[in-house]
Amino acid sequence: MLGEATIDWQSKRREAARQEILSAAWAVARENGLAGLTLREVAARVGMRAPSLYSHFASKNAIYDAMFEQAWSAYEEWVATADLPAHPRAALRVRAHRFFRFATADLPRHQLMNLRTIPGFTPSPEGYAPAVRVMDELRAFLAGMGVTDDGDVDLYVALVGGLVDAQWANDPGGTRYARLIDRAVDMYADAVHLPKVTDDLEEP
Amino acid sequence: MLGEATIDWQSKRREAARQEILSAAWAVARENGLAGLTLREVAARVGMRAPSLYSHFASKNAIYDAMFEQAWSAYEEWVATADLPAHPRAALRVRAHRFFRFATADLPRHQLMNLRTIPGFTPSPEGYAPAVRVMDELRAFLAGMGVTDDGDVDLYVALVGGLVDAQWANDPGGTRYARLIDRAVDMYADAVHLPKVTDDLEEP
DNA sequence: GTCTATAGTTTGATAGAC
DNA sequence: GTCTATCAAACTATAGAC
Repeated sequence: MLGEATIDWQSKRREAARQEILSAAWAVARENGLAGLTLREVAARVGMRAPSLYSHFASKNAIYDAMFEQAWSAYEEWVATADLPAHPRAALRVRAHRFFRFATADLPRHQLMNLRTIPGFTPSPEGYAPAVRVMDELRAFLAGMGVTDDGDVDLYVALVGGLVDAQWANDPGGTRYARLIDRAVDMYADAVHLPKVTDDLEEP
Repeated sequence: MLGEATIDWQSKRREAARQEILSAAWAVARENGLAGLTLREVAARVGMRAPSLYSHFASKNAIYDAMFEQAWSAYEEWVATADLPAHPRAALRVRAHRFFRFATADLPRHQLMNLRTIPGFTPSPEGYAPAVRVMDELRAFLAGMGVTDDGDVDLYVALVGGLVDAQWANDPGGTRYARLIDRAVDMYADAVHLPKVTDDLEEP
């Protein structure tokens, strides 16, 4: 009776191989650009030949897809591990900093997650799932502080995303736009009428 | 004595050929993506073979460079042709709409101008010149309405750019973020203390 | 200035032995 | 599951005839 155990062991090996390939793919993307990813290069880094990758991924785009899912899952986790201050404005600041830091830490990852850099690539529904979860969670988070209007949610997304893209475009590796996060969040908080930090949260 | 006239005629032909090639390059980029640009395809559209392009451009990146310059020059002109309302807030709105409309009209153009989509490509100083002029003009424009702080200028750039990128990422071809421009500009105007529209501009 | 010819790579993907 | 071998195609760029 070793059938089940063998299957389990095999599927673990398979999963480990997949992860190793994806890890190599990230490294290649970071060095040669997201569009500069090649199967040969990825395979070489895991001690394989290019055709062997097809035992683990159906195509090059399937690798992009897995990377997309991985990136959004990583962000989901990164957001979840933040412990947020009780005050809405302060919490919003922390979240904005979290997103900014994640999105400015890795250009190909940011391009894959948020920009349309690869001409043919569109994420599959499964690959897209974590991104949807993140957006749902953000909506719930903002609703928790009284921001329920869809336009207000979109405005927050655009505002923080704009800081990220401006950072990459005009000062990559610097802090020129990172320094504006608090100012931007406060501006937004005023616009959607979040209570000031000096206000008492318990009393109306 | 036909030397000068001949030279003039020849240089005009040359310039016309360059423009035709660039025009074809834009068409290819729009169809196959910015990174999907190929010399063969561009050449075919102007009735040439790929090697003939090297009589007009030194390399593929030289074509990207000319496109970059052309895009920013086109935006420079597009901004200049706007006639702006006298009131600062209204003028700022019009400018934001102008940028948004330009940047959401053509994805490869936007990617070339504002994102780092092509792994190896960096614009030359000459290609970059119109972009610098545009930023200088924006700074002067904002200074004219009392916004002189560098951070405030950067915040405006990030805010409007963020709406553009969110539009491309989450609702390409739609109006979901276009509808937020006025709200965003007003939010910004409040933050930098521009006078309200109802205020009298002549009196302090 | 445009052509043919071609060099010299590189690519994603498949077939079939082991 | 990984390999070798290979395909079919595409790429940028150069050389040299016309």
